[in-house]
Amino acid sequence: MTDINFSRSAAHPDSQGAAGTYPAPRAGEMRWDIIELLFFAYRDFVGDADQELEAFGFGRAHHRVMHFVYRYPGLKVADLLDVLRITKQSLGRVLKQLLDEGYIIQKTGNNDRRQRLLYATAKGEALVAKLAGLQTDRITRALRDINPEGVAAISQFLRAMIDRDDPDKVLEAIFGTGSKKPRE
Amino acid sequence: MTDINFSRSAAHPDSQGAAGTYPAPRAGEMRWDIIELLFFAYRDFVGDADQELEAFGFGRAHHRVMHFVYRYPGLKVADLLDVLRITKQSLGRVLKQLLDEGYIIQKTGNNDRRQRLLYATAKGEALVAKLAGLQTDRITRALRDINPEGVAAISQFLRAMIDRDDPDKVLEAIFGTGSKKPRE
DNA sequence: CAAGATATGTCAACATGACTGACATAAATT
DNA sequence: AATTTATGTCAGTCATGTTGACATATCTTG
Repeated sequence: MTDINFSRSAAHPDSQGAAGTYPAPRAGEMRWDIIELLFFAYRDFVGDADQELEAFGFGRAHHRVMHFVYRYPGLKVADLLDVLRITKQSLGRVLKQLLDEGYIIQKTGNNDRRQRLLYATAKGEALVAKLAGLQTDRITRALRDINPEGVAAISQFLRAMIDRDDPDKVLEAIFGTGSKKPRE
Repeated sequence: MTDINFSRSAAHPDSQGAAGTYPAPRAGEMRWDIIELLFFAYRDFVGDADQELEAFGFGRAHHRVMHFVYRYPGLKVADLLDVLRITKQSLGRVLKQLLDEGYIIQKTGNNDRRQRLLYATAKGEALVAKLAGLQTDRITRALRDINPEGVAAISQFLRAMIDRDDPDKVLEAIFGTGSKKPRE
């Protein structure tokens, strides 16, 4: 009654009207498996944090900002924009809330006094730690039965999935092409 | 000048005021590496499709709907809601557009005439194939230098990241706990 | 020093894709 | 006949993204 029709048959006959007018689908080559596993894995991975964030009146945008500010103390606003790939205006709203509510503080740059360097407060650190704890628990569980070679393959795969043209400061740190390292 | 302060030092002194009033951060146990790799990998993975979708005047929501309708022909509206974890109203808007523009067709259920079974048209299939092609290219590139054991570990890891309580019909198909299989 | 470039902040208007709550219809179940 | 289920839709709201314009402070350059 509530079954999906999972048959391997082609789409409904009515949907075949224009068949042949589009490029060959090369369906056999598609990595449907990885595509769908990434969708579900990421959905549940971020879902962990979403529940907690509600209690704070925050959303995913706040989490992303807090995370990178905590991890890379002294991050500039411009660097954050590169990492998150959003506009100044979008970041502004979220950042203002985090500043107002005391999760982040700004410090004027030493060399360049135009810069506002961002740091997590103790309150901000606690939030990041809580959320990272939930996500780490899920990751640890998922890695439990995988040997070191397997874990290395996972790490290599995820790295290779990331665009390397024009890497931002955080990516340089992650890939070790910069000389500096993230916190912890 | 445009450098992040990547120092390992603690957060800015002003941020330490309330230290000790929050749970111990257990920072050493955190899988910062995987957390951040997942963020960047998924960002760039979905970014592939985003560009193409703009040309069609569609967004990510349309992609997700098209993908699962193509992959699981005859999917019901209710099943789609389970998979995407959005509300009927949210899905309604996107689905209506895809129906109106001829990417998807509905067919009244045989056993239960209340159901509207969903199928991709040839036009819809072409769109899904195009987007899956881009994502498959990225995945294939990322897997190029990884041996079969490594690929197995990646698959196992992604599966283990997914919540298994109350799995929807699509997840049952992916995990093989249902008897039916997806298309292709 | 004056001029221009840069880093940041902010205003207004708008789009997308989520949400809640309420209600309608047709069809199946009890 | 009454109830439940599957779907569709209306109205309003919210979070988070967008563009374009403009202001201010500060650094760099001619």
